[in-house]
Amino acid sequence: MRSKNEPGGQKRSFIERARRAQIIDAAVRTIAEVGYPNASLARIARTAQVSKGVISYHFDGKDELMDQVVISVYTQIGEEVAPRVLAEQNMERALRTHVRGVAEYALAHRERMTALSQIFRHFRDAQGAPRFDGSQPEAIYQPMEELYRAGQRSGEFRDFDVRVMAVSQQATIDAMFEYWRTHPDHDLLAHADELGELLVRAIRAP
Amino acid sequence: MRSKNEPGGQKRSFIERARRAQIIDAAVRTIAEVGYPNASLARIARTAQVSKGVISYHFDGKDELMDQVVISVYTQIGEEVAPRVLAEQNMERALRTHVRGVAEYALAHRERMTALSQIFRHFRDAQGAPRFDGSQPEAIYQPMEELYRAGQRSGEFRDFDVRVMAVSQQATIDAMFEYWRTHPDHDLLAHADELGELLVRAIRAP
DNA sequence: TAGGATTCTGGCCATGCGGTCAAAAAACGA
DNA sequence: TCGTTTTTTGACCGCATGGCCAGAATCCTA
Repeated sequence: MRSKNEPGGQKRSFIERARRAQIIDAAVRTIAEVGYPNASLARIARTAQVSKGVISYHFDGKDELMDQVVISVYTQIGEEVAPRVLAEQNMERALRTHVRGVAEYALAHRERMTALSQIFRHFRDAQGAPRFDGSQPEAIYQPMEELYRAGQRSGEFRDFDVRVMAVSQQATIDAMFEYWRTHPDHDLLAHADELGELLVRAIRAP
Repeated sequence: MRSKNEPGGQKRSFIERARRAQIIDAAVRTIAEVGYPNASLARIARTAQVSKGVISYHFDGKDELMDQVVISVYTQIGEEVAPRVLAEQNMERALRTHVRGVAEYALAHRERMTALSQIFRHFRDAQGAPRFDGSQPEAIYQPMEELYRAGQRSGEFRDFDVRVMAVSQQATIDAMFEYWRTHPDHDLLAHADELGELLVRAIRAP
């Protein structure tokens, strides 16, 4: 049982890394299919075609598995979208590209985005505080706030409260995916472009 | 056991209406305190200082209880906020007043707003579809879309997609309360005013 | 190939859930 | 007052959950 994520990180065996990846993938597909509240360990294990104990063996518990799912998907989104955002010449285009980029990612990896969205919405600690939402504000809002501030410095954006804007933007993007999930025929890219327009107008100078 | 909400609505006895109100209130307080996922019938019953069977006796089940909580809070919000919104002379002010109004309601009835917000976020049917979110779009988005269209007709608002805007506005308001719930020292009214500014700028002409 | 380390299985545990029920209690009406 | 109806209780049901573990299977290396 080497799966403790302790600082003294032992390297994982090949088979262990493969199993973890397989289980994470099964978790993604299960959550996307039946929703977070119905995605029990037993159901995830069945999707992965392994015994339930395997999950407990490779992960510290359901919480760590969910953490890994989020990290996995979030990292992939960052790798696909961040370069495009950074390549833009001005902050307004960067903002639009960000929204457009995550929507395109969602179209290409529907299950992964659905799972991420579900975990964000439902995964709470025992006290009911969200595990990934605003509770560690820095982690999730800081990149966006950096972008806003850059735009404010350059004069492209007016002087607005970056925290309120970051919370709002995150919420509108989440809502876009939730709406898309419950209305699969909804035109996601059109929604994304329209949302980009809304967001830009909300904050651009003057 | 007269609590069936059948069309042939028998009138409820005084004591039954009182008990239902008491239980709804206990549900509100329990959800606000421990979050929707931890608000079991047993816990709500303990809060109400009645036996668990009483809830089953007066309500068809947990779902009906949640429905009643939503109806109760939602109705009250409507009564307090709608008149103020309708009294405004133009659509831009109406929009700001709406956001400001619900924030003021939340400050005055923190537990009720928290409970409503929690139910919106977590209450799903067995298929994972939200019970109050966008699934019955008309119910929740239509009033807002009406307001948008009125503003578009009057020329105050530009030509934007009212559905995208309605989904986004609802999401930003929910996020405001969720952020406030996890950051109790957050200045809710300032957030509301700032959000009003964002929303107005997003859609006003040209 | 032998033997230790790693991985997997399948059943088991305690817990909590929503819901039900017979019987007790309370309220009501004649 | 007494019989009926309404309401409440507390135990109980079946089920699902996350987690645990002894033993079996497999893998790896000496």
